[in-house]
Amino acid sequence: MREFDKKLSSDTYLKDIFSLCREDLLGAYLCSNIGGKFTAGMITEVEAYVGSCDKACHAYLNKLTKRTATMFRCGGCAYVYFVYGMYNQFNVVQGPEGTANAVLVRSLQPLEGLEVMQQRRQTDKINNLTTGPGKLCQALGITAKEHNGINLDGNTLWISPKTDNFSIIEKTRIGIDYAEEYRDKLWRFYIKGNSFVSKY
DNA sequence: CTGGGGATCGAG
DNA sequence: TCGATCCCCAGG
Repeated sequence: MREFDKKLSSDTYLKDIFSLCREDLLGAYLCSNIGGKFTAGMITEVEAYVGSCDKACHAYLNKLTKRTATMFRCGGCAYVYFVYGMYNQFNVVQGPEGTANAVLVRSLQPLEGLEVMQQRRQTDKINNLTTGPGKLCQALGITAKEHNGINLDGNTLWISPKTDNFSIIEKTRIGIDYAEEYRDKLWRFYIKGNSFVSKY
């Protein structure tokens, strides 16, 4: 079993959001210790959301609401929210306190705790466990109610640095057709050639 | 492709 | 208060 004890340092989350996506989050290992079960997967796909200008971001124009408040916190905590009546979405908060940026984790390659993931997801298909933002939250046991705002340097939910080398593809983000000119930004990053990506 | 499902937030 | 909308998923 690979070591997942090492965590990204807290200042990593203060790097600019695109460097954070490309250099630190892609290929890193998202780990959870929830409900007494350890699960982990390699991050294969992320999207950047920028509160100050980005029409696809909940916190567009730095709009502070009850929901977006988490994004304004200091980088290094989790922004988890509930959507579509049944799914959760896990984001990594980036930047200093007062800015509202987040990186949505869209897909993982499952590595540890496969049986737990299969049980939580009610499927035995490995490539259907964590290939989507709603799916990976379910597989890792992440919920908005319990995990929104928790710090990623704790022992519940954390990110362990990458160990592999790979090429990165940059594409438009998914599901944001309403975002006008920000629809065309290449703010979605995924690992080239990895089959555990939500959508090519 | 279709439509379920519940929180959100701004309009009224 | 109400209801259009939403960074999705399972099923057919």
